[in-house]
Amino acid sequence: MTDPTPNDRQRELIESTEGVYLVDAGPGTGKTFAIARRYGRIVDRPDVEPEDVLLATFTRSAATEMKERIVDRSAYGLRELADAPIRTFHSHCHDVLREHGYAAPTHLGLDERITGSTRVVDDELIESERFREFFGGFRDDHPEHAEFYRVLSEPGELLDLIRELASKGIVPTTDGWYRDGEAHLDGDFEAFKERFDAANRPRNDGRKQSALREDLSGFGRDKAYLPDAPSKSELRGGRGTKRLDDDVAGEVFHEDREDLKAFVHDVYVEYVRFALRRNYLTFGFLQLFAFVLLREDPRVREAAQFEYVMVDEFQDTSEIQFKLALLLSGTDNFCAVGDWKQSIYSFQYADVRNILDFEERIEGFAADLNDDADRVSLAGTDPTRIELRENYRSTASVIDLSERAIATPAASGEEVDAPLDEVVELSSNAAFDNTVVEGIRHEDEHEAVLSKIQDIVGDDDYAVEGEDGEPRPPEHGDIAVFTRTRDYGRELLDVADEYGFPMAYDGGIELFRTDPAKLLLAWLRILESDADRGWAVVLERAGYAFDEIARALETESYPDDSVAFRDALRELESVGAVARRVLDRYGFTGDTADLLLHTIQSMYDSTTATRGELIRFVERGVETGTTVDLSANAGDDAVTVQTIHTAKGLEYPVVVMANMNEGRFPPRAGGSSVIEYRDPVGLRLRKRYSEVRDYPHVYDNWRHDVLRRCLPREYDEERRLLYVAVSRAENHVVFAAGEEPNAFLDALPVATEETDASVEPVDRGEPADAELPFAVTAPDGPIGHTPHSLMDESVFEEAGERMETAPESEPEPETRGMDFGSRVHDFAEAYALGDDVTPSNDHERRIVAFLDDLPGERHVEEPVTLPIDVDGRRVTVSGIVDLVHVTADRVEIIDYKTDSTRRAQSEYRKQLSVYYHVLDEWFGDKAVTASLFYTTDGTRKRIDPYSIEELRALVRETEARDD
DNA sequence: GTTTCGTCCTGAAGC
DNA sequence: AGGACGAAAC
Repeated sequence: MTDPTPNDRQRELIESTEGVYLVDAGPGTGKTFAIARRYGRIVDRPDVEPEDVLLATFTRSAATEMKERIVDRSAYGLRELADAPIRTFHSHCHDVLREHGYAAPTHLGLDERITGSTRVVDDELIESERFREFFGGFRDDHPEHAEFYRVLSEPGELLDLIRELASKGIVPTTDGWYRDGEAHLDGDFEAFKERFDAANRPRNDGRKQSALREDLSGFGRDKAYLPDAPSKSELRGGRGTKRLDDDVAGEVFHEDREDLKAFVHDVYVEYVRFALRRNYLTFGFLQLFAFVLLREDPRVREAAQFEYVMVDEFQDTSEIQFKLALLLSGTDNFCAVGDWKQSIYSFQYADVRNILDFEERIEGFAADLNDDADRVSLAGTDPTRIELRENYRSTASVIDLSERAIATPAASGEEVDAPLDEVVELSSNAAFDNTVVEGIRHEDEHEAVLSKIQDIVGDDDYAVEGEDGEPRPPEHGDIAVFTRTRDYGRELLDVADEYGFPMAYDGGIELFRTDPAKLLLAWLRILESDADRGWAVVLERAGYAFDEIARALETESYPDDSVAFRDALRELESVGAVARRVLDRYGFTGDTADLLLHTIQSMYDSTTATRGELIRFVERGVETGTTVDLSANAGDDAVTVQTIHTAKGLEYPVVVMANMNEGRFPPRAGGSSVIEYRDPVGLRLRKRYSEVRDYPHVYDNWRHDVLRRCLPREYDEERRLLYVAVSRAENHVVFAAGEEPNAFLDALPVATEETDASVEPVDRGEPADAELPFAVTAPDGPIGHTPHSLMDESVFEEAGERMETAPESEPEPETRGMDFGSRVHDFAEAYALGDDVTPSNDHERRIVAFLDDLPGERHVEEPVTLPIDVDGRRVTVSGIVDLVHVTADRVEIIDYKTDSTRRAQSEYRKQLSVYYHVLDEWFGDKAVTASLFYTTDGTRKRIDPYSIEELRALVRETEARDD
């Protein structure tokens, strides 16, 4: 694809080896080629060796590819480059620590050491488990932070926060914060004030209220604030007011956060200590210690610095990685190559500002690093920008489409401004431009996609570039389907499988959570011990209803043919053979089944695992959602399905961008944790714990509700994701949507048409035997069939509890811990329902006292009206209902919110509330969703639109329809 | 035209 | 839970 003779811009990059460069390398511009040539040019000099040049990448595969390309372009062979520092940031940090890191923790005041036996935990789920364990102990040792434990819903939130702080170089020491870390936690009022003012400017020449005031129109709705909060009208002023008071900025920003900082500090530093004592480091800590070490120890820094530093995919760097790269530069020969438009890894803490504000940041960071010593020699250098402008991949039409994509509003009314003048226009080098860009829409989206692909294959209107540069009709292998989510890809694959359609998934899949894996595990358990957890799954798969399964398990009487199958399996020698037979039985063919077989077999072959060990191996895979790489076989003529993230860096003649549906591109959540760090407001707490009249409460933090609305919340990353997807295409782009196309698709210059969804079944010679292995009897009971797979641990256990008697409420310690909300809820609900529950601790006695104290009836006698939604088998009751009990023949409203809470926000503060969490409880096959909200305020008013009688009728109707 | 109210909707990607 | 959007109220 790439011409071996560099174009002018590439040559500029290749030849400019001295000084600071920022290279804007858009898609298809031959970036890897140019970097490889540049590297070759540097190391081919007699006085420079590969160990003098750091080339940092983000993935191991990128590093490997880079090495291979360099071998093609330099005098060095692969063997000579084996140990060359062409590697990921993480592995380089690991190297630095291995060599010099022994005493790195002392710079934070820690006595622990990093030793040769310190391991890197590279599995995030294992890290979560360890953190959970750590936090349990921490909580016991630090009762002084109780107010924070009570508002956290789970420890994972804290781990996320720690990771985020680490990615920004905010590090605790034993007695405070490293360097200027605390200033970051406090935030920057001036910077915040600017954002506040921008958001608070009235629009339309003062005729229209500010965006901030409008955003706050729902202030306090469905929330409870502490009494110091202003009322909605105090905050916003009366009707006709155009903006908030200027004082509000200071009021919301300045808040006593000493306790919060102390809490986060203690958790953070103790967790670092815990990891070191357990002799492990996480990805985040690897970078953190390398950063501190390089900054503090001049001797190490000198030894570790390079003459030349190049960073690939610079748009994916985090703040600490930028700083690490600077610390590793012994000279000012620094080259960052990237494309801001392809920054789609913010969840890995990539900070797109590293590349957008490169000049400011490099200056600022270098000055920071040099605050009290000469550490990096990049300060004061003026970076040169190089823009690669020739695209060797796509037609002009595709390039044009991608540039429109990066400027397309993701929601109606969204204004795209940010850095669009930074888009470097690319020119196309394609041999011809016959590009088709179209949108298809059909409610059976999966079928529509497959059907469209069948039309495209072999059609000259969709010609692609052949080996000889001449147009030829497309084949399956020329086409890729991109999705945002793995789930969608799996669904599409399943549908493709039904039709025998040649389609292959590329990327990580949660192998052990697929149906084939679950069924295999079930049969292994049956073989091992006739386990209920095995039979339950097998019977459910066979179509038995929940209550029938319960009966079968109880009496241990199973369908004859299943018993026969089990006995046949028992005869088999190897686990591989068992797996094969099980997969055959259910007609599982194709890649997923193959991968499972392969994974099982290689595990069983390479070790001397027993069947029991294999079971635990698979169980662990289910629990942790272990992903296994499934790669599309390049030899097959099949359509590739992958997520946009895995597609980054690849190219295809025809790209189908699937799942362009409403709601698929939500704006980045404005922080969903209770404790969060945001620029420029620092560390913040969203909910706080307090007691009112001795009753436990969790309150929302009103300041936070205002603050967060001043911070940017844009669809930028989603737009970039779309850009990445479109720019993979060489010739044609097809967008596909189901019922309702999303705003992106609406706004793009793409004609979207209703298409048909008739897929031609493909006969591939091996018809899948999809018939059930034995007769299924319809369940006669109206309830009892759960749509969840019983494989789900929690569902299974819950089912067990339902089948037998309810578990005794076990005594628990006083209000403490993460599950506060749900425990309140569970107990309160049971008590309110009149179940025979006895309070077993102070906490529960409080709840009882509280409920007994409620004025009025707990069971509502008068007709109540409420909004409900009956959608298929699911009955959702929401809104004002707090607690309902739905059974097959009746619905009881136990308690409900008052209308006044919506209108009179100030009432909230007078109400005593045990308030929290969503109730999502299964009653037979009906899910009832409601939030729990008790009030001591006696006012209860009616709300439309359905009466309880109508609700009952609807429930009966749904049941009749289901039967 | 601007503001407020009411209802609907959905929940992520992978080093 | 909280954003988006359309309808109703000002």
